[in-house]
Amino acid sequence: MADVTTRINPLFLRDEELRQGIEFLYFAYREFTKEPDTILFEQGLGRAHHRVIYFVGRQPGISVSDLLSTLRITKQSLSRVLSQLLKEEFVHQRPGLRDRRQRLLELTPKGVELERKLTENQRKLLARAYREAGAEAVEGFRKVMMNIMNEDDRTRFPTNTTPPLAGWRGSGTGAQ
Amino acid sequence: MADVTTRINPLFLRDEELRQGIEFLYFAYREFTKEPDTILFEQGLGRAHHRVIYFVGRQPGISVSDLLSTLRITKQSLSRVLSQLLKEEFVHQRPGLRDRRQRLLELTPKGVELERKLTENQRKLLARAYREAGAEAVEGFRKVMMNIMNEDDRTRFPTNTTPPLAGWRGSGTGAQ
DNA sequence: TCGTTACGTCAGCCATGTTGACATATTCCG
DNA sequence: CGGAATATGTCAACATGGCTGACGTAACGA
Repeated sequence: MADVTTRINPLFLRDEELRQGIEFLYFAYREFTKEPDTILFEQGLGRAHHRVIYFVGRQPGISVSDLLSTLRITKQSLSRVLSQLLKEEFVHQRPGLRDRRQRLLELTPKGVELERKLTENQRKLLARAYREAGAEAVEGFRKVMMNIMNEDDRTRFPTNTTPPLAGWRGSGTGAQ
Repeated sequence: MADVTTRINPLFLRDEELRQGIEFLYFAYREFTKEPDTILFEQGLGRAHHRVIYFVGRQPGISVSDLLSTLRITKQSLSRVLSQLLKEEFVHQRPGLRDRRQRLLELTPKGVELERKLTENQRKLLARAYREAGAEAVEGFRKVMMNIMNEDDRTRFPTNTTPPLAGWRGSGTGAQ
């Protein structure tokens, strides 16, 4: 009996630990979107515009359908924000070369400027968090986040079975 | 020249690393809310109801104003979801003992049941992610998430200045 | 030529956030 | 005691950003 009550109860710890994890996601995400939301509001834009600007900036020349499957929203939802971004010249579109049905998207200079402003904010927040947590913690953060993610989304990131830094610190034969 | 191009450019790495972090937050949060949203939809409820149910379950007897400052939404927004939860008997309220203006909130059995169902899902997802990432990674995840969070929100969690695992791996003199 | 694909658009609905104004009950303070 | 402050609730209106359904056009490809 003393085993369970006076020593720390592993089941209780587990529940508490997991609940804290749930709250981490909620509170961190809220903080993460706070400042960008303010900047966007000043421009008459919303969080949905941010996502489009972010992923177009991340992958210039992305097609509408690729953007749709990245965002996992309907084309009608995208249309609303995208047409505003086109009209206000944050984003520019050009027909695809091989497939002229496609509309390939890229940021205009104005769009690049806004993207930089928005993302810089989140980069700074993350950079500070990474710095204060330390390199080892960041590696752990990566691992956990990758595992929370959907498998499909996970493939967006370089597989770490062969880390990009392989060889830097003489990591063996490089097999696999 | 070769210094910058043939070796890996640390500035590029940094930007890429931070952008990946941004995407981790986005994709992980999306996955995290996916299943609960489905369950809620079947009940005619939404994500906002989940938050209320979660925090009332987490802190039974919480007052409306405490709930408001946890959620950081307006009382009008809360009112809409809370009154539905009261009407449909997921949540019960009773006047405060010391201050009879207060309405203290707690889950009904029906509410407990739904909370369990919703949270169990997220707990399982997190538990799997934690397990696959390993204990050390989880500690890193904690550290990074705590640092991303707002300072006010951070105080909701037990201060880790004296970590529960200190001494386990002979972590030095314990200075700082 | 004809079916499929990529993209766009109109219309309407729903959830959830916001502001502003106002009401009621209770508490606290001078 | 009486009035200010506090805790809570409610009505109304608006914005954002999801959704479904329906329909149209241009280009590709067998």
